[in-house]
Amino acid sequence: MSSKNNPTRDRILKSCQTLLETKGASDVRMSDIAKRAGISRQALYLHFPNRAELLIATTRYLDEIHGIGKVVDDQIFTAEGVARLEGFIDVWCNYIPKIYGVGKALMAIKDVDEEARVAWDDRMSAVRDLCDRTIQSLIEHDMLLPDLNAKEATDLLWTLVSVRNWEHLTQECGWSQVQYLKHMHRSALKLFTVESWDIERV
Amino acid sequence: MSSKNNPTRDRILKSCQTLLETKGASDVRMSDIAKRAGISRQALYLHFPNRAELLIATTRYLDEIHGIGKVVDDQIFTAEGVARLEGFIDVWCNYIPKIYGVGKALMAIKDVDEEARVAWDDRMSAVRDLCDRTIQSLIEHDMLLPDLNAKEATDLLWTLVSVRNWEHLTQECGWSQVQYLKHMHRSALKLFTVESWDIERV
DNA sequence: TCAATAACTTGACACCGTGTCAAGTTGACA
DNA sequence: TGTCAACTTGACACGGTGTCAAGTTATTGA
Repeated sequence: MSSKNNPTRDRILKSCQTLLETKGASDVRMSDIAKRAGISRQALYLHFPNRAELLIATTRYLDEIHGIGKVVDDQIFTAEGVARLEGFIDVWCNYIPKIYGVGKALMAIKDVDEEARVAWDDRMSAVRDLCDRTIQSLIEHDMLLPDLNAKEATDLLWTLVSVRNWEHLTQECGWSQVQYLKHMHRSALKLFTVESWDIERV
Repeated sequence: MSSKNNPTRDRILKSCQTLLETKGASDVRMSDIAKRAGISRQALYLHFPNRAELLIATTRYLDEIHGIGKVVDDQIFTAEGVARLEGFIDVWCNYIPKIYGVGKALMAIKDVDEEARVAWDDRMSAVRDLCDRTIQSLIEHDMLLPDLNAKEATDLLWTLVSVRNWEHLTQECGWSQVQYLKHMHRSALKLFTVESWDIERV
């Protein structure tokens, strides 16, 4: 399953993942992870040089498990225009809850750990790329509202579907995942796309 | 200026504020603040029991300086309907950059410090109240889009103008404050309000 | 069968930032 | 002159990260 075939390493990553999902990101200590993986705290450092690298490896591990890259490619290369926008929102917004635990931990230390910052920003810029391609597809099909340029539209879409907004709506506001998803679709359509009556009008 | 007339206390709060604005929130230590205020680190603890309380006091200090309460009341009680929505966005979104420094620090420790969490959530729920009253005013004037209920609209508006979204757009995306403000207005109108042609249509 | 090696263990320790404690200084005021 | 508040210096405990040294255990291959 994991790229390096190393059972202990995998057990560590799995432990890290589940702890981050269950406990709040901030009170998952190296010793907690070690205990859950059934090894000594020091043995962690035989596999990962520090906490940041362990968290980063955990996100990659999650990507592998869920095969996100494949799903994204399928979505991106099949649909066009509004359908691609809808597809992108479905795929990404349903992926957020799966990475939220480790994402929160990485976001928390990214202010203090340069390496973690780079790792997280790198992943988020991959999401921005998806936003960019989605907006491009809207433009190509004359479905982007004319008062938006590509850069602004991309930034706005990126912000709309940010992990922070998912966190805010589902954790603070108590929204369900389907409710969240419904409104991401609605908001994206309202903010970015030319509505049907507009087309008929022209 | 400050409620308690205590020059040293004020100097501490001012030092804390400027340090949080200039340096990144996370590497402002108690010793840094003390040094800048020209007192010993231990003297801080004569005025504030811990870091969290100091940060909380700093936000209150900022509120006093900027007289935010007064401005908000003026806005809220004069305008109605869409004008109130516009006014709310102007006032709040222009206030965010002033509190961002200390806000970021509070958000960072709110995962780990219960008291800080309560303080920050309390402030943010005050913002939610403003959102709520704004949406109510839209409803009263039949300007809220019919596919939204009050609770969802309030949550969405609250999310739209969250500090995190300001951070994302201005810090990550490099937007200017006026650009940010322009799009908050645009987005709010698109997401919440019945457009003029709709009214004519009915 | 023995030796080397990898993977792990135990235990100690340095570092950093927070918060606490005790004892001493300074200046104002009564 | 004495008292009190505000402050100082210096020491220390705590918790979490990361490091280091020395010892154990199981596998493997000459």
